[in-house]
Amino acid sequence: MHYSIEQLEAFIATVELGSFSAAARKLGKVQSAVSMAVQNLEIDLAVTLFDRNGHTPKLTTEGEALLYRAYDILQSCKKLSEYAQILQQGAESRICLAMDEITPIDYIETSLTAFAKKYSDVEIELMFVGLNNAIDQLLADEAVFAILPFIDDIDMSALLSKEVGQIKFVAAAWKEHPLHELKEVNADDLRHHRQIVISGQSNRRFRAVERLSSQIWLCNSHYLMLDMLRGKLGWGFVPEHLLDNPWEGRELKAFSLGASLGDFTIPILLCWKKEHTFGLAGRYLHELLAKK
Amino acid sequence: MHYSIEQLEAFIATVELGSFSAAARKLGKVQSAVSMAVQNLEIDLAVTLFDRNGHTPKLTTEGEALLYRAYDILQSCKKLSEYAQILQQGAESRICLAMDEITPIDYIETSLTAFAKKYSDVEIELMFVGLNNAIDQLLADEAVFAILPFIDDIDMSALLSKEVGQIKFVAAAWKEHPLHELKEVNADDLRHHRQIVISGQSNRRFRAVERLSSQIWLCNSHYLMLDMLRGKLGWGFVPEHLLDNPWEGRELKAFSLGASLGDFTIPILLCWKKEHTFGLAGRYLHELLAKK
DNA sequence: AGAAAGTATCAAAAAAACTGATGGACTTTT
DNA sequence: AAAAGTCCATCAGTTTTTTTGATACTTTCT
Repeated sequence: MHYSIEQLEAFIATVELGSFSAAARKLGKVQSAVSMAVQNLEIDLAVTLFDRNGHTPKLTTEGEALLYRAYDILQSCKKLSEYAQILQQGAESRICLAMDEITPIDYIETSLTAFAKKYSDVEIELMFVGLNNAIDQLLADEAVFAILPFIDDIDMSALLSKEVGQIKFVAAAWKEHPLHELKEVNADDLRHHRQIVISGQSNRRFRAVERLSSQIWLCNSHYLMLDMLRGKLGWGFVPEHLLDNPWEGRELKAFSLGASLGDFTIPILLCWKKEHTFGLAGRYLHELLAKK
Repeated sequence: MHYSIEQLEAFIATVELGSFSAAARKLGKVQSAVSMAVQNLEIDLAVTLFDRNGHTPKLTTEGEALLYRAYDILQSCKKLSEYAQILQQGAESRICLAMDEITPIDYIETSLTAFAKKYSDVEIELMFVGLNNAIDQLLADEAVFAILPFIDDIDMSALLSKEVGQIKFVAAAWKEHPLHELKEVNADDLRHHRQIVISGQSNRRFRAVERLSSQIWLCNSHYLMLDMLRGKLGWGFVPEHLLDNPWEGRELKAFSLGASLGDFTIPILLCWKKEHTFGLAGRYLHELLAKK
């Protein structure tokens, strides 16, 4: 494999323009340079690319077969250069996002689509993590963005953040839960049925309002919690958007809460490290994510 | 875009082997040549590929991002050379097969699979054609192989052929056709119901036995014929393998013919032009197709 | 027939790549 | 701790490759 990219360029230009002379003009070279380049390519590939009997070179069937592959290589080379340029301009080659598993993917979908359009070469690594691990990922430099519901016991001293949405939590249980028979569910009603609560290390996750029942079971993941609710183990506050998921008929249903109680919402934050300096792509993605 | 394939090779070898010296040994060059090549590549891409502070060069994140693409290009270049070599050895770049629409695809499936393994770069063009067009394609050099049922009025003087299988024709009609009520269908029974017959230009397609009924409708394609049968327009001789195709419940069914009548079979021929000189790939495909 | 545009080829010039040597830095061995 | 072994960047000189510009010939168009 001795041939060069310039030889491939000469080959392609000749095919596209129909003559060595025209190709030479396009490439800013002399006719003989192009002619030679193609000849050398032919020697290297040991294939006759053009039939030179006529006035202008005519692509042989072998040449045609090789043309598309040569073209592909050239395109790849151009892409490599472009990508290098983007990197050189200060774009990162990969951006890691840590998302709390609770966050609806919708929050980033459109941002990522838009991002992919402009920086299709920059890799995106998406991590769904439980509890406040998203912040940990950020602090450990495993991710540069975190998207997670706001929890009051987070240490935000090293971070900056922006609210990008809200998650509405509703009290829900399996369809046949006795509380569903009530026209209106109040705090006292909830107190007498087992509640499933998310519990992190701190045990103070989310607002105090969350612990309502006198009988509490704990788990450490929202998805686990959903499973427990489906398993008819109790009721719990769950993100509203997770209720929609059909699950083989084992559907969950929100209670109609009384006025005194009501559902509650928690802000979703986009967080990043104060000290982190973003590249081009990072700034663009930041802009997209924060637009919400 | 000024960089060369050799520079990419130097880059990749350095990454793979961990040092410029080792890469140089592998590439059969001097250390400084590799070092320079990589430096020039870095200048060209305007990206620092290696961190040279340590004892051995360490790939930067930018370098890593570009590595895979560079590797891809190199692979493509190698494939180009290989393909060129195959062409140079006398393989054709594309092989066209004309198949009569009636031929079951099974007849060539395994051959093509085997062929693809050995000559994955050689394009296959498959043409399904009606009536005896397969031969026409062959004579017009639009195809180098034809696979078709034998018809006695074909002029085979310029062709060679080999029988590669048989097609069994059965008399069939839609499921509720009155003849299905008979325990045994005989020539006289068939005569009194409308028959659908394939008709080419010559009107003598297939054996004389085919025209049985006194009431004949003609069509020029087997698939059209199937549609007519499904449309309850008559009965006809159809290739057995086409009966299996389920068609939204509008299924066809073969008659149980009496002993005097019986189904008939027609050989399937692989044909090619006497004068055509095959390349490497063509000979191999010929071998595979004729093995049946 | 003549002008215009194309091609292959060649020697000379320019550019690029390679070589081999050198000094300095880091690792491993002694 | 010193010595030996690797590794790297750099550089001047050499080799190789590419480009150039000129030339002679062919085809196409008018």
